[in-house]
Amino acid sequence: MEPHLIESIDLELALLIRHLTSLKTSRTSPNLDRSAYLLLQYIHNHESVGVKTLADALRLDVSTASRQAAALEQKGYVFRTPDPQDGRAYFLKLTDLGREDFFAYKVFRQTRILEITEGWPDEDRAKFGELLHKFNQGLR
Amino acid sequence: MEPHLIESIDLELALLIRHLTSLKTSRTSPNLDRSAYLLLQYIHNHESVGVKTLADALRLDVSTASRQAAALEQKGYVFRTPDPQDGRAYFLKLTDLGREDFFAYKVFRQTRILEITEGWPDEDRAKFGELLHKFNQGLR
DNA sequence: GTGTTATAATTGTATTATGCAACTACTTGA
DNA sequence: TCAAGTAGTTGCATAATACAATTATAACAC
Repeated sequence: MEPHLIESIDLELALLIRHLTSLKTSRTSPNLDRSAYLLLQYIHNHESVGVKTLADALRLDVSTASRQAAALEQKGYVFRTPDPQDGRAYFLKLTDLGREDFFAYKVFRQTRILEITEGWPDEDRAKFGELLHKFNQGLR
Repeated sequence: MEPHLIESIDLELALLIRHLTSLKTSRTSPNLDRSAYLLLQYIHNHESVGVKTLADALRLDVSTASRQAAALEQKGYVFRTPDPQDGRAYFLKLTDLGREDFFAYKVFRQTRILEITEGWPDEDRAKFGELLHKFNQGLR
Protein backbone atom coordinates (compact mmCIF):
# COMPACT_ATOMS: atom_id res chain seq x y z
CA MET A 1 0.00 0.00 0.00
CA GLU A 2 1.50 3.26 -1.12
CA PRO A 3 1.52 5.78 1.75
CA HIS A 4 1.46 8.48 -0.83
CA LEU A 5 -2.09 7.52 -1.78
CA ILE A 6 -3.39 8.20 1.71
CA GLU A 7 -1.37 11.35 1.96
CA SER A 8 -2.89 12.63 -1.20
CA ILE A 9 -6.42 11.92 -0.03
CA ASP A 10 -5.61 13.62 3.24
CA LEU A 11 -4.39 16.77 1.60
CA GLU A 12 -7.12 16.94 -0.98
CA LEU A 13 -9.84 16.44 1.61
CA ALA A 14 -8.43 19.20 3.76
CA LEU A 15 -8.29 21.49 0.77
CA LEU A 16 -11.78 20.53 -0.31
CA ILE A 17 -13.23 21.55 3.02
CA ARG A 18 -11.35 24.79 2.92
CA HIS A 19 -12.41 25.58 -0.62
CA LEU A 20 -16.03 24.70 -0.01
CA THR A 21 -16.05 26.77 3.14
CA SER A 22 -14.65 29.66 1.21
CA LEU A 23 -17.41 29.30 -1.36
CA LYS A 24 -20.04 29.10 1.30
CA THR A 25 -18.96 32.36 2.75
CA SER A 26 -18.73 34.18 -0.51
CA ARG A 27 -22.45 34.81 -0.52
CA THR A 28 -22.93 33.96 -4.11
CA SER A 29 -25.46 31.32 -3.33
CA PRO A 30 -29.21 31.80 -3.30
CA ASN A 31 -31.36 32.21 -0.28
CA LEU A 32 -30.98 28.77 1.12
CA ASP A 33 -28.07 28.33 3.41
CA ARG A 34 -26.01 25.30 3.37
CA SER A 35 -26.91 23.71 6.62
CA ALA A 36 -30.57 23.90 5.67
CA TYR A 37 -30.00 22.11 2.41
CA LEU A 38 -29.24 18.76 3.96
CA LEU A 39 -32.23 19.01 6.23
CA LEU A 40 -34.56 19.88 3.42
CA GLN A 41 -33.12 17.13 1.37
CA TYR A 42 -33.63 14.61 4.10
CA ILE A 43 -37.16 15.77 4.76
CA HIS A 44 -37.86 15.72 1.06
CA ASN A 45 -36.59 12.19 0.71
CA HIS A 46 -38.45 10.92 3.72
CA GLU A 47 -41.57 13.05 3.47
CA SER A 48 -42.03 13.39 7.19
CA VAL A 49 -39.49 13.26 9.95
CA GLY A 50 -38.99 14.10 13.62
CA VAL A 51 -36.19 16.18 15.05
CA LYS A 52 -34.48 13.28 16.73
CA THR A 53 -34.41 11.24 13.58
CA LEU A 54 -33.04 14.19 11.66
CA ALA A 55 -30.33 14.74 14.20
CA ASP A 56 -29.33 11.09 14.23
CA ALA A 57 -29.33 10.76 10.48
CA LEU A 58 -27.26 13.87 9.94
CA ARG A 59 -25.08 13.45 12.99
CA LEU A 60 -26.15 16.70 14.49
CA ASP A 61 -26.78 17.41 18.08
CA VAL A 62 -30.56 17.53 18.68
CA SER A 63 -30.29 21.11 19.77
CA THR A 64 -28.79 22.01 16.40
CA ALA A 65 -31.37 19.98 14.53
CA SER A 66 -34.08 21.62 16.56
CA ARG A 67 -32.77 25.08 15.82
CA GLN A 68 -32.38 24.41 12.16
CA ALA A 69 -35.86 22.96 12.02
CA ALA A 70 -37.20 26.04 13.73
CA ALA A 71 -35.38 28.25 11.25
CA LEU A 72 -36.86 26.32 8.35
CA GLU A 73 -40.30 26.64 9.82
CA GLN A 74 -39.77 30.33 10.32
CA LYS A 75 -38.91 30.62 6.64
CA GLY A 76 -42.04 28.77 5.74
CA TYR A 77 -40.18 25.82 4.31
CA VAL A 78 -41.59 23.21 6.64
CA PHE A 79 -44.58 22.74 8.83
CA ARG A 80 -45.15 20.63 11.90
CA THR A 81 -47.75 18.01 12.51
CA PRO A 82 -48.02 16.40 15.92
CA ASP A 83 -46.99 12.81 16.25
CA PRO A 84 -50.23 11.00 17.17
CA GLN A 85 -48.22 8.37 19.02
CA ASP A 86 -46.16 10.66 21.14
CA GLY A 87 -47.32 13.91 22.70
CA ARG A 88 -43.78 15.23 22.88
CA ALA A 89 -42.94 14.82 19.26
CA TYR A 90 -43.96 16.08 15.86
CA PHE A 91 -43.14 15.49 12.25
CA LEU A 92 -41.67 17.98 9.87
CA LYS A 93 -42.99 18.12 6.35
CA LEU A 94 -42.11 20.28 3.39
CA THR A 95 -44.35 23.15 2.38
CA ASP A 96 -44.79 24.02 -1.28
CA LEU A 97 -42.43 26.94 -0.83
CA GLY A 98 -39.95 24.66 0.84
CA ARG A 99 -40.12 22.28 -2.07
CA GLU A 100 -39.71 25.07 -4.61
CA ASP A 101 -36.75 26.71 -2.94
CA PHE A 102 -35.18 23.38 -2.25
CA PHE A 103 -35.32 22.50 -5.92
CA ALA A 104 -34.04 25.91 -6.94
CA TYR A 105 -31.06 25.60 -4.65
CA LYS A 106 -30.52 22.05 -5.72
CA VAL A 107 -30.41 23.11 -9.35
CA PHE A 108 -27.98 25.84 -8.42
CA ARG A 109 -25.68 23.44 -6.64
CA GLN A 110 -25.83 20.85 -9.32
CA THR A 111 -25.17 23.41 -12.01
CA ARG A 112 -22.08 24.39 -10.10
CA ILE A 113 -20.93 20.81 -9.84
CA LEU A 114 -21.55 20.37 -13.51
CA GLU A 115 -19.32 23.34 -14.22
CA ILE A 116 -16.62 22.14 -11.88
CA THR A 117 -16.65 18.72 -13.51
CA GLU A 118 -16.86 20.08 -17.01
CA GLY A 119 -14.79 17.99 -19.32
CA TRP A 120 -14.84 15.05 -16.97
CA PRO A 121 -15.81 11.77 -18.55
CA ASP A 122 -19.05 10.38 -17.20
CA GLU A 123 -17.00 7.51 -15.91
CA ASP A 124 -15.09 9.85 -13.63
CA ARG A 125 -18.24 11.56 -12.42
CA ALA A 126 -19.77 8.21 -11.63
CA LYS A 127 -16.63 7.04 -9.91
CA PHE A 128 -16.34 10.20 -7.87
CA GLY A 129 -19.89 9.86 -6.57
CA GLU A 130 -19.27 6.21 -5.86
CA LEU A 131 -16.03 6.76 -3.99
CA LEU A 132 -17.48 9.64 -2.03
CA HIS A 133 -20.34 7.40 -1.05
CA LYS A 134 -17.94 4.66 -0.07
CA PHE A 135 -15.89 7.08 1.96
CA ASN A 136 -18.97 8.42 3.67
CA GLN A 137 -20.01 4.89 4.53
CA GLY A 138 -16.66 4.41 6.19
CA LEU A 139 -17.06 7.55 8.23
CA ARG A 140 -18.83 6.25 11.29
CA MET B 1 -24.85 12.98 -19.31
CA GLU B 2 -26.79 11.33 -16.54
CA PRO B 3 -28.20 13.93 -14.18
CA HIS B 4 -28.14 11.28 -11.52
CA LEU B 5 -24.36 11.35 -11.49
CA ILE B 6 -24.26 15.00 -10.51
CA GLU B 7 -27.02 14.52 -8.03
CA SER B 8 -25.10 11.78 -6.36
CA ILE B 9 -21.94 13.87 -6.09
CA ASP B 10 -24.03 16.71 -4.71
CA LEU B 11 -25.53 14.61 -1.98
CA GLU B 12 -22.35 12.82 -1.07
CA LEU B 13 -20.38 16.05 -0.84
CA ALA B 14 -22.98 17.59 1.43
CA LEU B 15 -22.90 14.51 3.61
CA LEU B 16 -19.12 14.45 3.63
CA ILE B 17 -18.93 17.97 4.98
CA ARG B 18 -21.48 17.17 7.58
CA HIS B 19 -19.77 14.00 8.68
CA LEU B 20 -16.35 15.57 8.79
CA THR B 21 -17.69 18.49 10.75
CA SER B 22 -19.24 16.07 13.18
CA LEU B 23 -15.90 14.34 13.61
CA LYS B 24 -14.13 17.61 14.11
CA THR B 25 -16.38 18.51 16.96
CA SER B 26 -16.22 15.20 18.68
CA ARG B 27 -12.92 16.07 20.27
CA THR B 28 -11.32 12.78 19.57
CA SER B 29 -8.49 14.37 17.68
CA PRO B 30 -5.15 15.37 19.13
CA ASN B 31 -4.05 18.80 20.05
CA LEU B 32 -3.88 20.30 16.63
CA ASP B 33 -7.07 21.76 15.42
CA ARG B 34 -8.18 21.37 11.92
CA SER B 35 -7.79 24.85 10.63
CA ALA B 36 -4.20 24.87 11.78
CA TYR B 37 -3.38 21.70 9.96
CA LEU B 38 -3.60 23.20 6.51
CA LEU B 39 -1.48 26.13 7.52
CA LEU B 40 1.19 23.97 9.03
CA GLN B 41 1.13 21.76 6.02
CA TYR B 42 1.54 24.67 3.68
CA ILE B 43 4.35 26.15 5.74
CA HIS B 44 5.99 22.77 5.93
CA ASN B 45 5.83 22.32 2.20
CA HIS B 46 7.09 25.77 1.43
CA GLU B 47 9.51 26.19 4.34
CA SER B 48 8.86 29.88 4.76
CA VAL B 49 5.82 31.88 3.90
CA GLY B 50 4.15 35.23 4.52
CA VAL B 51 0.64 35.75 5.75
CA LYS B 52 -0.65 37.12 2.47
CA THR B 53 0.64 34.17 0.53
CA LEU B 54 -0.89 31.80 3.02
CA ALA B 55 -4.22 33.52 2.82
CA ASP B 56 -4.23 33.52 -0.97
CA ALA B 57 -3.14 29.92 -1.24
CA LEU B 58 -5.73 28.68 1.20
CA ARG B 59 -8.45 31.10 0.20
CA LEU B 60 -8.68 32.61 3.59
CA ASP B 61 -9.24 36.21 4.41
CA VAL B 62 -5.93 37.75 5.49
CA SER B 63 -7.39 38.52 8.87
CA THR B 64 -8.12 34.83 9.36
CA ALA B 65 -4.71 33.81 8.14
CA SER B 66 -3.15 36.38 10.41
CA ARG B 67 -5.08 35.09 13.39
CA GLN B 68 -4.30 31.52 12.69
CA ALA B 69 -0.64 32.38 12.23
CA ALA B 70 -0.69 34.19 15.55
CA ALA B 71 -2.29 31.20 17.23
CA LEU B 72 0.36 28.91 15.80
CA GLU B 73 3.09 31.22 17.00
CA GLN B 74 1.48 31.32 20.41
CA LYS B 75 1.57 27.55 20.51
CA GLY B 76 5.20 27.60 19.59
CA TYR B 77 4.64 25.92 16.26
CA VAL B 78 6.01 28.68 14.08
CA PHE B 79 8.32 31.59 14.43
CA ARG B 80 8.61 34.81 12.51
CA THR B 81 11.56 36.21 10.68
CA PRO B 82 11.35 39.67 9.16
CA ASP B 83 11.27 39.92 5.42
CA PRO B 84 14.51 41.74 4.54
CA GLN B 85 12.86 43.17 1.44
CA ASP B 86 9.77 44.55 3.06
CA GLY B 87 9.60 46.18 6.46
CA ARG B 88 5.93 45.32 6.83
CA ALA B 89 6.21 41.68 6.24
CA TYR B 90 7.70 38.58 7.78
CA PHE B 91 8.02 34.92 7.01
CA LEU B 92 6.60 32.10 9.05
CA LYS B 93 8.73 29.05 9.57
CA LEU B 94 8.11 25.85 11.46
CA THR B 95 9.69 25.29 14.85
CA ASP B 96 10.84 21.82 15.83
CA LEU B 97 7.78 21.48 18.01
CA GLY B 98 5.62 22.58 15.13
CA ARG B 99 7.18 19.96 12.92
CA GLU B 100 6.73 17.24 15.52
CA ASP B 101 3.12 17.99 16.28
CA PHE B 102 2.35 18.45 12.64
CA PHE B 103 3.68 15.00 11.87
CA ALA B 104 1.87 13.49 14.84
CA TYR B 105 -1.41 14.93 13.69
CA LYS B 106 -0.71 14.00 10.13
CA VAL B 107 -0.11 10.41 11.17
CA PHE B 108 -3.32 10.48 13.14
CA ARG B 109 -5.30 11.77 10.18
CA GLN B 110 -3.79 9.38 7.76
CA THR B 111 -4.35 6.47 10.07
CA ARG B 112 -7.98 7.43 10.18
CA ILE B 113 -8.19 7.63 6.41
CA LEU B 114 -6.51 4.26 6.18
CA GLU B 115 -9.17 2.82 8.46
CA ILE B 116 -11.96 4.45 6.54
CA THR B 117 -10.62 3.10 3.27
CA GLU B 118 -9.83 -0.29 4.69
CA GLY B 119 -10.62 -2.95 2.14
CA TRP B 120 -10.44 -0.50 -0.71
CA PRO B 121 -8.26 -1.55 -3.60
CA ASP B 122 -5.26 0.69 -4.09
CA GLU B 123 -6.74 1.57 -7.40
CA ASP B 124 -9.72 3.14 -5.68
CA ARG B 125 -7.58 5.00 -3.20
CA ALA B 126 -5.50 6.39 -6.02
CA LYS B 127 -8.58 7.30 -8.00
CA PHE B 128 -10.19 9.00 -5.04
CA GLY B 129 -7.17 11.19 -4.44
CA GLU B 130 -6.98 11.95 -8.12
CA LEU B 131 -10.62 12.87 -8.48
CA LEU B 132 -10.56 14.96 -5.32
CA HIS B 133 -7.58 16.78 -6.75
CA LYS B 134 -9.36 17.28 -10.03
CA PHE B 135 -12.45 18.55 -8.26
CA ASN B 136 -10.39 20.91 -6.16
CA GLN B 137 -8.74 22.23 -9.30
CA GLY B 138 -12.17 22.99 -10.67
CA LEU B 139 -13.14 24.87 -7.55
CA ARG B 140 -12.01 28.37 -8.37
C1' DG C 1 -52.13 3.95 40.71
C1' DT C 2 -47.67 5.96 41.98
C1' DG C 3 -43.05 7.01 41.51
C1' DT C 4 -38.80 6.61 38.93
C1' DT C 5 -36.40 6.54 34.76
C1' DA C 6 -36.24 7.50 29.98
C1' DT C 7 -36.87 10.42 26.14
C1' DA C 8 -38.49 14.29 22.57
C1' DA C 9 -37.72 18.81 21.99
C1' DT C 10 -36.27 23.48 23.43
C1' DT C 11 -33.41 27.03 25.46
C1' DG C 12 -29.01 28.72 27.57
C1' DT C 13 -24.28 29.14 27.00
C1' DA C 14 -20.01 28.84 24.88
C1' DT C 15 -16.72 27.75 21.15
C1' DT C 16 -14.75 27.70 16.57
C1' DA C 17 -13.84 29.51 12.12
C1' DT C 18 -14.62 32.85 9.20
C1' DG C 19 -15.12 37.40 6.56
C1' DC C 20 -15.86 42.53 6.15
C1' DA C 21 -14.32 46.89 7.97
C1' DA C 22 -11.08 49.92 9.90
C1' DC C 23 -6.53 50.91 11.06
C1' DT C 24 -1.30 51.25 11.25
C1' DA C 25 2.88 51.38 9.11
C1' DC C 26 5.83 50.44 5.30
C1' DT C 27 6.49 50.49 0.08
C1' DT C 28 5.87 51.94 -4.55
C1' DG C 29 4.85 55.06 -8.18
C1' DA C 30 3.90 59.61 -10.13
C1' DT D 1 7.44 64.76 -1.88
C1' DC D 2 2.99 63.09 -1.72
C1' DA D 3 -0.64 59.93 -3.01
C1' DA D 4 -1.83 55.35 -3.78
C1' DG D 5 -0.94 50.67 -2.78
C1' DT D 6 -0.14 46.96 0.33
C1' DA D 7 1.34 43.65 4.53
C1' DG D 8 -0.48 42.61 8.56
C1' DT D 9 -3.45 43.38 12.80
C1' DT D 10 -7.56 44.40 15.41
C1' DG D 11 -12.63 45.27 15.83
C1' DC D 12 -16.98 43.51 15.03
C1' DA D 13 -20.33 40.35 13.56
C1' DT D 14 -22.15 35.97 11.70
C1' DA D 15 -22.93 31.01 11.03
C1' DA D 16 -22.80 26.42 12.68
C1' DT D 17 -22.21 23.62 16.19
C1' DA D 18 -22.17 20.97 20.76
C1' DC D 19 -22.70 20.44 25.86
C1' DA D 20 -25.71 21.52 29.65
C1' DA D 21 -30.01 22.41 31.67
C1' DT D 22 -34.94 22.40 31.45
C1' DT D 23 -39.81 21.07 30.47
C1' DA D 24 -43.18 17.88 29.42
C1' DT D 25 -44.62 13.36 27.92
C1' DA D 26 -43.87 8.31 27.78
C1' DA D 27 -42.39 3.92 29.55
C1' DC D 28 -41.39 0.88 33.18
C1' DA D 29 -41.33 -1.12 37.88
C1' DC D 30 -43.61 -1.99 42.01
